[in-house]
Amino acid sequence: MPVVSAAADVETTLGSEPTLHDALRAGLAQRSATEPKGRGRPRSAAAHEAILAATLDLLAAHGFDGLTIDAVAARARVGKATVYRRWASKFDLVVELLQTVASATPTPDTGDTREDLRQLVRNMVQGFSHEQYAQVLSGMASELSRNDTMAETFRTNFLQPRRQAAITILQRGIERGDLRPDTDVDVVLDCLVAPMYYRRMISGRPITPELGDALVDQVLRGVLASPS
Amino acid sequence: MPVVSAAADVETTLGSEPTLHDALRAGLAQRSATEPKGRGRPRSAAAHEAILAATLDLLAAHGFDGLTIDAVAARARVGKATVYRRWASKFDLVVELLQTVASATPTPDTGDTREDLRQLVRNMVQGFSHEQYAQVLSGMASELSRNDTMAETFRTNFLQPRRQAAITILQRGIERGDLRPDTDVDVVLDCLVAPMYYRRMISGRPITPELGDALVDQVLRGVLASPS
DNA sequence: CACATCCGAGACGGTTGCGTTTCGTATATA
DNA sequence: TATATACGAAACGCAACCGTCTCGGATGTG
Repeated sequence: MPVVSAAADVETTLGSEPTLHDALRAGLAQRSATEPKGRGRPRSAAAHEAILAATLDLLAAHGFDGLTIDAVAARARVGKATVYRRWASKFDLVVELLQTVASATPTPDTGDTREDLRQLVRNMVQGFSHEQYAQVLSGMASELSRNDTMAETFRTNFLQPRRQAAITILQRGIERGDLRPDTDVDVVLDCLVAPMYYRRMISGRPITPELGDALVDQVLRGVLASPS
Repeated sequence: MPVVSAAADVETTLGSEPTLHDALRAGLAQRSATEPKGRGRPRSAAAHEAILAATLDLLAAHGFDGLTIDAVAARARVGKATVYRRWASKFDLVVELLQTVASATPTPDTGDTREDLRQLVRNMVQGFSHEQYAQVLSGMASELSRNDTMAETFRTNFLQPRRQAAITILQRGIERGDLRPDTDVDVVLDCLVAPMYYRRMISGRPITPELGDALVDQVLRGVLASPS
């Protein structure tokens, strides 16, 4: 393989959806405050970002198992030592990536429960329509069920904020009288959210905005011909 | 590592739930008809089964990526040549495993749609409560989103039969007048099935029989306070 | 019995990734 | 300016797996 185009095979997402890279840059800007200020040459922020960006691309392309430090360093045009100086393992590297890239989710509040849920689910649909976003999630799945620390990190940094937004909407709906007071929030949440993961990772069926609206409608009114 | 206990680290499921191994044996018995009957020593059926059984254990323990032919041969107490004589790659090996182990799902038919769905979902809950079953699914997730042929095989042999059973129940319910005629079968199906995959592979929340019943109830009647 | 094929075991060379180390150079502080 | 640290690049020895091949022996068919 020619050295020049070593990174070319990963460019499947070239120029289409930079979303996760944007989130990465934003996350880095936010936590840039912590500078220890030692004596010699300071660590390069550019290298730091390049490494995380390369990790993101390769994680999406090859999954967690397929991710290698060699490839990360090569893609980031950085020496391996520069990677190991900051992270002890690819595990630590991915953990920091997740923490940096996971952004807070806004909680819709339109006054109408159905509309709030629609916006929430549409946001998720949009996320899953970004190839890289969906690929990262799929690529992490095996690892989550095998590595408790990774699962914990993923759930705390990524899942929990999104989950909280949904819970807030549902509880508001209950208080407001839109939803039945005996609503099982956990189950409703699963019905709204799980199908998108399922389609992406298991069944392969399409994830469209129409699916999002259909899920909300389905969850709200059920399918009984004569509701009891 | 001592040679004697080379397989000891995989024995997490020891003595608890032999279900998938049973299904494997049953599947092998079913398709044992095809014997080409050549001239020299015939291939050992025992070795064949031992290899598939070892593949199953290691796939559950380490995922598709972590599966190696070396380990399969060692665990099956078989020479590597014996593996390669039958399968060209670990891909082919796993494909045959899936085809052999995927059993047909019975379609409940009690006359009551709610009860049919309950039984269907309870069956799935029971499946997911077998550690090995759930681990195999998780371990395949990354591969499914990256390998179209594997995804195709998995969906045809494993997913489709189960999906068909659920569709049958829902359509019977519609014809019978239990369910609304405009019921979106795909969406209902996702709401019933996806949460179990999601809990197992993503959120880590528990999968209990109560969850199964709650899902059916939720899907049937929705959560609106005043159904339109 | 002769022969073909398979058996388990393991050696083989090749490749990949690991984590460390060395090189000459660049960039900060004191 | 002297010193300390980081930089990119690449070589190192090590280990795991790959897929092939060889070995002596086992087990069928004709």
